[in-house]
Amino acid sequence: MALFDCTVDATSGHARALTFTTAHGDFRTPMFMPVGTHATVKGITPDQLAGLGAQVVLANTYHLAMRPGAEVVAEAGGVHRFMDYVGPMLTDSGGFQVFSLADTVKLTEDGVEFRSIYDGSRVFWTPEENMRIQELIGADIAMQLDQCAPYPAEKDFVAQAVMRSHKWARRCLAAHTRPDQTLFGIVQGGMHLDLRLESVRGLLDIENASLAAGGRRFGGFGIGGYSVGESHEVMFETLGQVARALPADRPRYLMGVGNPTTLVRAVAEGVDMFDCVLPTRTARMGTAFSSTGRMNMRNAKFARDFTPLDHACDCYTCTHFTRAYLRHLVKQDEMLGGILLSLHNLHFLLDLMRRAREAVLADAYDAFVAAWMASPAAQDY
RNA sequence: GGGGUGUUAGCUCAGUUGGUUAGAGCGCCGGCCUGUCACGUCGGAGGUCGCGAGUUCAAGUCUCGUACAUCCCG
Repeated sequence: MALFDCTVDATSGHARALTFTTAHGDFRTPMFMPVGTHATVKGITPDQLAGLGAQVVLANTYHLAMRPGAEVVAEAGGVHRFMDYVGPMLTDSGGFQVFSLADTVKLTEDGVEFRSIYDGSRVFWTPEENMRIQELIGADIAMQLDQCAPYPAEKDFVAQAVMRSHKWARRCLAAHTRPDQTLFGIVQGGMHLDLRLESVRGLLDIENASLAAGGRRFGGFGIGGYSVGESHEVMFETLGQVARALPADRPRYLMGVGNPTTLVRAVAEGVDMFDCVLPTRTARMGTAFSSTGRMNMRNAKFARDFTPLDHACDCYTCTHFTRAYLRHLVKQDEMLGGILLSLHNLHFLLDLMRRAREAVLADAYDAFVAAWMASPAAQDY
C-alpha cells in the first residue's frame, strides 16, 4: 500500500475497522493513542509502549516548540529518533494549548500571538509557521492549527472559531509539503450540529479546491471541540452525525477523549481514533481503570488487599503486583506507582480497542457495546 | 537538692496586652482529573489546650500546687 492509504477492512453498523499506512508502519483502528506531550509518555519506555501494543503515539507541537525547540528535534533526526519510538507518531498542532494556556491571546488576520508559558516570551504563529514547526518535528501525522472554542460559549463565538479554523485549514494544507507526513483537518462547531456540519463542508471544500489546484488532500480528520466540559450525552447528540458526515475512506479522530465507555460508544458512531491524557494522568494520581470500574488506589480498603489490581487483566502490573503494594507505592509517592498504573491503564484502553476491532471484523459490534454497557466496568461512565 | 524551659490535632509546632464555634504544615479519610505547564487539585474527620485548684463577667493565655520531659548548677 502507498503512503497514507487507508483501507476499510470491515464495518459493523457505523463502526469501522481501518488500516492506515505511514512511513513508520501501518496502524489499525479502532485505536487509542497514548499521549506523550514532551516526546515521552510519562514514565513509559518505548519498549514498554511496543509491548503494550501501542500503535500511534502523540507529541505536542506547542510544548516541543518551546522546549527543547523544533530545530533541536529536527537535528536529532526527528521526533521518532529523538525519543527512539519506531512506530507511527502524530503531533497536535498546539492550537489547543495556545488558547487554553496563555492568559493573553491576540488574534490577527495573519495568525495568533501568545506568550510562552515557559519563559513569558511573545510567540507569533501563522498557520504556515505551525506547519514548518510540525514538519521539523517530523511526526507521521500533523494536525492543522485550529481554534477550539470553550464550553459553554456563545454560538457567534463558536461560529467565528469555525471560520477561523477554516482559514487556517486552507493555509495549513497549502503550506504543508513534507512528503512523508500527512495533515489532518479538524472539525469544530461546539455542540451546534449546523455549525459542525458547516465545518465538515468547509473542510471538504478546502480539500477539493486544493486538489483542483494540484495540491494535497487531508489524510484524515480530527473532531475537535468536544470533551471540553459538556456532558457525555450532549456530545453524543451530535457526534455520530458529525463523524458520518466525514469521508468514509479516511480516519476520524475524536480528539482528547479517553473515557473507556465513551470510546466504546464513539466507535459505534463511526469514530476511529482517540487520544487522551486520562489513562496516564489519572494513573499518576492513583486511579486505575478496571473490569469492575474505576479504582482509587489511595483508598484504605486496599491496604491489606493482596490480590491483583484487576483479576481480569493480564498486563505486567496485574500479573506481578498486589493492590496492597500498589497502594503503598501510590501513598508513598513512589514513581513506580505511577508507572505501574500507567502501564495498566494504557493496556486497558489499548486492549479495549483491540477487542473492539475484533468485534467489528466479526460484524458483532452491537453485541460488544451491549456487553460493555452491561458490565461493571461501565459503571463509572 | 537548687534553678531554667517545655507540656495545644496522630507528628512538628503557631497561638496577639486573658474576650465570639483554638489554627498551620505534614499525616490520615474521601472526591476530581478528557487534543498533559498536572508527583496536581478540592473537600472531610480529628484537640475537655498534661492534671488539679484559684483569680476573673470571661483563662490555651494570669497565680499556686502537682506529674512528666529536658537543660544547667551542686
